[in-house]
Amino acid sequence: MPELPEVETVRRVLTRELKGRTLTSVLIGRPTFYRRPPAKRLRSLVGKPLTNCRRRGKFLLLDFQGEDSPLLLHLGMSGRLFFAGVGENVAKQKHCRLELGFGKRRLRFIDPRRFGRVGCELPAKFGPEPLEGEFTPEYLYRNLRSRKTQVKAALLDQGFVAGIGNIYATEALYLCGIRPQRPSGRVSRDESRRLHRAIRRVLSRGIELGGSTLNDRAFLDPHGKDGKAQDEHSIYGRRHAACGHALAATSRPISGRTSVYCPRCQL
DNA sequence: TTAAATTCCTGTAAGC
DNA sequence: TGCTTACAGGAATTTA
Repeated sequence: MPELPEVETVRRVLTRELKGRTLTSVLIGRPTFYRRPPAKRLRSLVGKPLTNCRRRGKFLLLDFQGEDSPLLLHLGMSGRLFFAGVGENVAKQKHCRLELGFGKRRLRFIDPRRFGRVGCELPAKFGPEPLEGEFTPEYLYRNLRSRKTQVKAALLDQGFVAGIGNIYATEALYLCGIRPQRPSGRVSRDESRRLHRAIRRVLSRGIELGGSTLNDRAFLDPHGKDGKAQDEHSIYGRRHAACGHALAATSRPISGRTSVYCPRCQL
């Protein structure tokens, strides 16, 4: 599932391969996205150079010359961007929703589960980047205090902090010894500091390792390369946590996600 | 106003 | 072997 480290991995490849290149063609696949991509806007970008590729949370922002606002892409949960080989037929590509041509380079958006989006806008309430200065231990502490929800639900709320999904929330909570179902108001100042450090650690390590490629291989970079972050997961997708104890699952999902923890090490 | 539940979707895996 | 069912999850929308 693409979360911040996976999207950042994609962003880096796109920047390297496409920055400065001119968009030469747009093909919208069929069946299309659950939410229709803005065909008119996409076509209006043809002929314009891609000046920058940025990331905000789990969103990719493509800047084109002379455009006031970037084109936004969100990979949803099964979305992938990758480069098609020369001469590969787009019609034969399963689940291809969009193809952006940059001369001979063709970037395809493949999305079997159709949760991805193109040309959307950032949500009105959108939290700070967890790896940047605005996201401080104090910000984390104060906002956890003021909420009446479970700590993991807070971390998954993109309006609170941007870019964290189930994998990295699960990992960060394990590393700092907090149960996902703990009421967020009962996280102490000291624990907030530890949680803050754990979040930054799992996300930056995730980026260094090129993201997490799970068994379903839902995430691969645009060259089709696996990420390696899953090899260092302490708890997510494992039968036993790194501490050796058997995992427990919360009785109910949290924010719709299955939630596991170590009942011995997480309080 | 905030939080929880529901909805959108389909490939995969488990169970009979 | 072949069918059915449950499950995975990001975020918008709806309900409480």
